[in-house]
Amino acid sequence: MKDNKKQKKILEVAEEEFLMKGFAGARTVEIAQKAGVSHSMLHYYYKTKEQLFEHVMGEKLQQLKESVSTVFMIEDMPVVEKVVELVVRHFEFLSENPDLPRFIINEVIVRPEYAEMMKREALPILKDAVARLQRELDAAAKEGEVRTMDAATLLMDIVSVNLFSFIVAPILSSVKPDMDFQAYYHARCQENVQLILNRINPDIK
Amino acid sequence: MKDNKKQKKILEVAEEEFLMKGFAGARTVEIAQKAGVSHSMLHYYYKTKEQLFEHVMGEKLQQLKESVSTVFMIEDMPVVEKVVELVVRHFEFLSENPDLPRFIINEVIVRPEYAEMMKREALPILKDAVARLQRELDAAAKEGEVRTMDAATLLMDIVSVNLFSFIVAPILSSVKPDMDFQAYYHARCQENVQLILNRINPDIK
DNA sequence: ATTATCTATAGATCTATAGATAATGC
DNA sequence: ATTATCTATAGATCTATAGATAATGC
Repeated sequence: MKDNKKQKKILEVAEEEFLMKGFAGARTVEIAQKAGVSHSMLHYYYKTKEQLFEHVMGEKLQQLKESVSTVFMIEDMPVVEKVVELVVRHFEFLSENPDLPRFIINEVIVRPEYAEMMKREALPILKDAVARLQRELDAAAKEGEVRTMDAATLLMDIVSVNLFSFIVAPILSSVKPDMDFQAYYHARCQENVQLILNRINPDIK
Repeated sequence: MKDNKKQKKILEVAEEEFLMKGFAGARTVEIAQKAGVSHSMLHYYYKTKEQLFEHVMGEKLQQLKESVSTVFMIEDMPVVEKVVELVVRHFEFLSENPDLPRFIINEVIVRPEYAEMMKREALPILKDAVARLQRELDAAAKEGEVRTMDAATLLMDIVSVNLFSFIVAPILSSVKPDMDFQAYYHARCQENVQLILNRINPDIK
């Protein structure tokens, strides 16, 4: 029953290799070797390089989904607090996967077929989240707790504002090479929360 | 003497293919085919895929260098105006090569050996520009026309602020799908000029 | 007689599978 | 008897070159 340990290991190494070298640059032989298994094991578990890649991306999507969408499971939490949780969890996911945005943007441009897969997998999840959020926002808007808002726009704002912080980080560090990333991320997350709070606050603007 | 026409064509197609598919994903056979020559011609002119790639990047660097560093050749122009020209020309170069930053960032991460080449090629040019700019800035600072400034920092600011505008563009357009890129770029360029002007203005802050 | 071009193919590299063997779970 | 694992290798794909031929410039 140590079987899935090797399977997991392959997935782990594959993630590193794909992120580091891109889909085209990654080598299945090297992934197998670094995972400490014979090359055929990789195909035994994941059939093809393409499918292995899809598993890796599927896992990332799953992690994102779990960390973010469980917010909606929490009962008895005002929607404003839920939104804050959403921002923070999404930000934390990006902290743990700082290379992912760059990688995805690149693969989407370089391999349009992958963009299709991404849409197919990610859109339903997103639509579900939007629907849930919209319902809660509408209820809260009636009570005057938040401004009347389009949930899709709000989610887009959250994603943009967080992504932005990470895309900009390498540029900032090239200007200030001694920059403290830990402090930067911490401050940025707080600012982003504030920014989103202002956007739903019924009293401002 | 139509020879270098084909050579140029190969380079042109190679640029597209490398930018679209990355170094690892691009295929020399496909480049040759799209350029309308037999595959061996590619190796005849450029020896290896790696060297073809270096030619492509070298050409881009050359273009950047020409559009930017000729500013220093202009006589009788106050340094403040030269700085404005620098910002605008760098911005225009990026407008004509909007995919280049994403591509370079990716290749630098994915292929460290290329990062080395980039440093080797780009650093001397940069150092030269910094030295020239520093001399002019110092002279102008004595006359009170600009604040006392480190030329390297100023150049870094220009590059960052311009790059930023382009890295952010796709995010913005995902939030506002109907966004007018033309107008955005125009406005951004102006803002960046203003931002840099403020930074060298002796009277502000 | 140098330069440009092509066809054909060698040689390297990579993905994927076949087929044999060992380990595991009823 | 099903699942995991390995070795060996087929087959596909890609880069690079050899060798022949055509075009060009003295």
